[in-house]
Amino acid sequence: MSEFASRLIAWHAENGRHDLPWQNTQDPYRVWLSEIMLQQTQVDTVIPYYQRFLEHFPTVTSLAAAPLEAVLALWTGLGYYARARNLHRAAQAVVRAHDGIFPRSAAQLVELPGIGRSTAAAIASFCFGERVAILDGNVKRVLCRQFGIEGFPGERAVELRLWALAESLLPATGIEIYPQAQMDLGATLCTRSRPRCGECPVSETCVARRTAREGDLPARRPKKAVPQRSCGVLLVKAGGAVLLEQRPATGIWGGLFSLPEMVEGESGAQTALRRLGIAVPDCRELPSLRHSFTHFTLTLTPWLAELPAMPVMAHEPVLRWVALDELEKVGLPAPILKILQAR
DNA sequence: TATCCGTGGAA
DNA sequence: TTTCCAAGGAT
Repeated sequence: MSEFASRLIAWHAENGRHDLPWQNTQDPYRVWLSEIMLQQTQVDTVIPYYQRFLEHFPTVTSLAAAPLEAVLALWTGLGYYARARNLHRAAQAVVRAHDGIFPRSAAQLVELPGIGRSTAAAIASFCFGERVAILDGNVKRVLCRQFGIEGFPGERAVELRLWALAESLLPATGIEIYPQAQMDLGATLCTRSRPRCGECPVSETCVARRTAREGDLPARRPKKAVPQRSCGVLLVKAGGAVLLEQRPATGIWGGLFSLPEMVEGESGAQTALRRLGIAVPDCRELPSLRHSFTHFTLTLTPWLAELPAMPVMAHEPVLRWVALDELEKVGLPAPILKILQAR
């Protein structure tokens, strides 16, 4: 076994995290759900979502039987909604193709939608003891520092090298613990800023530590300009309900309900109302809000139209009146929910 | 293969 | 306020 792996496993016994909600179980459903929610998402953010999701869908069978809408509703605010759509599809695949029993190998798990190489390895090693390597953000950071790997880990060549390195370090025994030990080291000691090298079990062999480059490894993502976009949205209210429009199944906020979009301005609002088949009342502009995505910044300007009564509308599958006290039943983008909760 | 896909925490 | 990016995967 590599000295690196054995030191991490020994360190983990006393210093690892042992009480996260998805730990102390080998139920592949729970481990899978946690791994999906934790993709690109911080632990503290995931915890309440994970617990609420399990209360609604305690088993893969119950998840598979649920409407996608209910799944997206529980994902509101968590982001990367393709994860929820893939989660739902994968649950149905497990029920249909595997009789509701999760496949036990990483090779089979990776065939399920939303499960990539690292997530498959995490489930297979945690739940079934398969000797396969994970490579998440924590592991990348730890390996880049420990072995002095240059280059941005998002680059293909660097990532391939990291996968090979991660596999070469796998222990012969303790595979159920080793992935967790790596992640715990990255999350609690070998952090992005101000790593606590004084407490690290592998600091003596760490290239970054020896060369005082803890702050330079792993290499930063190359900078890119963030485009600015702006968009007007209609806030049509009648009684205690608001008119929502379901977004296309793919793309940003795919499958979520949002406020109908419009070109900005007073006349744009009235054009949009006519498109929706609503007699045009007075509209008034509300304060804009800015929302930051990873790859662009969006300025949303809501326009409020209050109707005396809910109009009877032509059959429009993507339009829906939703009571303001029932918003939790549909999936909503975070900034849209913010607008709706403000009034 | 580079880009797309959310949100909020931390510094 | 701005910058960076976190238990990544799909296309």
